[in-house]
Amino acid sequence: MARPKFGQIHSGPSGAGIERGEMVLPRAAKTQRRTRIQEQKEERILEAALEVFSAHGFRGSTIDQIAEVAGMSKPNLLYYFRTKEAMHRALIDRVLDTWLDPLRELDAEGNPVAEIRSYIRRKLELARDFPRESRLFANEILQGAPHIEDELKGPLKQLVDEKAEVIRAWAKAGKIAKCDPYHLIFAIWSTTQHYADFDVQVRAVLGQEHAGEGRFEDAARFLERLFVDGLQVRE
Amino acid sequence: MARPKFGQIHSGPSGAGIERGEMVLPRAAKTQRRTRIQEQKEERILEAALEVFSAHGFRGSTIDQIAEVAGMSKPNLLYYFRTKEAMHRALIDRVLDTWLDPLRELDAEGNPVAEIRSYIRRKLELARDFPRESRLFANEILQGAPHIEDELKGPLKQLVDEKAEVIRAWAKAGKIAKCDPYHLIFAIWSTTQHYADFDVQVRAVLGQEHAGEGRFEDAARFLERLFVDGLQVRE
DNA sequence: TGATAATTTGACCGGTTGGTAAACATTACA
DNA sequence: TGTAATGTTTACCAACCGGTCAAATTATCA
Repeated sequence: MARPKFGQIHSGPSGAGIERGEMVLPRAAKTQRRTRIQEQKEERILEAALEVFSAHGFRGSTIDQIAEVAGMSKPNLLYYFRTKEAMHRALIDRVLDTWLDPLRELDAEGNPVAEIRSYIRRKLELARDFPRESRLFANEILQGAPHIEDELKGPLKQLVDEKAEVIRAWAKAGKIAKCDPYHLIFAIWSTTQHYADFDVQVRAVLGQEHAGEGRFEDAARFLERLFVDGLQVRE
Repeated sequence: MARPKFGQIHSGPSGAGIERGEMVLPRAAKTQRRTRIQEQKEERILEAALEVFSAHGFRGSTIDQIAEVAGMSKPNLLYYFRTKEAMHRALIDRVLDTWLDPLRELDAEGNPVAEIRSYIRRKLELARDFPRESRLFANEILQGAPHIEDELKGPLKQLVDEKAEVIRAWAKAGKIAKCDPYHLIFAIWSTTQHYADFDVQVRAVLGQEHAGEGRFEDAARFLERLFVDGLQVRE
């Protein structure tokens, strides 16, 4: 009994030596390393949480819903994540990185038009293959980003600043048309994510006949052409 | 006593002869026409509801919040709108029309490039001047449009189909580049609404120095150029 | 195997939320 | 002015929701 055990005793944010980073771990982890069962369960919970949060937003989701989707009892979820917010937080942290990967890959040394073209394609593939992740962010930002303000002003802004500089350099070198790089990035974000975030509207407008995945092909063709032609230098 | 009065008696959706259309009206409206006080109060409520719903989504909003913003008591709100959903519904119905106005104004007889250019500008002005309305829709659609599916598949699709045909005709006549008109419309929607719906992100990325309204000017310049150059016929 | 730690569950709790009941106040109008 | 219709408020309720507790069950390993 060198330490008091802190099994279920965590009623309050000041848990006597419990550090912020450990919060995600189950409370009774004396062994320090995560067992296989922990990883599996946390995985299942986060998968379920993604399903629910992305569809209803943070406040619109209940722990019971997540528990049902995960096939576990509510207290069992709360054994792995102490609060609803901890689940959401873990989800955002995990997703943010992969969500920004396409922008990271924008290569200053590559051919500018080809780089932008494949950036668009990668973003569109993300929207097609991971719409829930996209909607998770959209929900969050739409409601004022109450949980991720720091990430936006920190790492996100930093990355965008960096890549904006790359684009500005391309423009200055005459390789693409002069344009505001920030608004170019916004335009690529919005047009591509639109197909994930506003999927219901897109489907409704396109109608039954375009119910398949063909709309992503059409969108890719249209967007690549729009941005390439719109940015090409002429005269 | 020809009719039973139905003051507060509406516990249940089958209100003995109460028609769908009347639901929005206060329950005791025997006079059929709306008094000035009714109009004023409903106006105040909808204004408050817009403020709250657009910021937190439907499930994230509470009647108490709306009541506080409106400066009324909760039961008083429920005197004018029988349920939270009725408020939301009335709000959507009212906003949908004005939100689609810019697209309606797209004139088949006008100069194609000029028409598209001013469509973009009008949409951007809407995003700047009515961001709450934009976010209200965004919230709704993001969460699967549970309340407005019919409007999307009906009036909205109809309008878009009509205008898509106009754009297609322009392309066929060689006045603009050949492109998928539906995805063009999606692209204009998404890029412009982005500045309302993702305002927090835009501000975070642009940083303090662009805190003013100047970003809308920059966006207008960028988008007009992007679409005009991207759609111009060349060769 | 047996003891200890890790996991799971049913019952429960306090606060919130959508909505109601009924009394009270005000307005419109004959 | 009187009275019926309209508008407003206080008190309240049942369902829901995030989270806790204690007890039960299962995995781990000396």
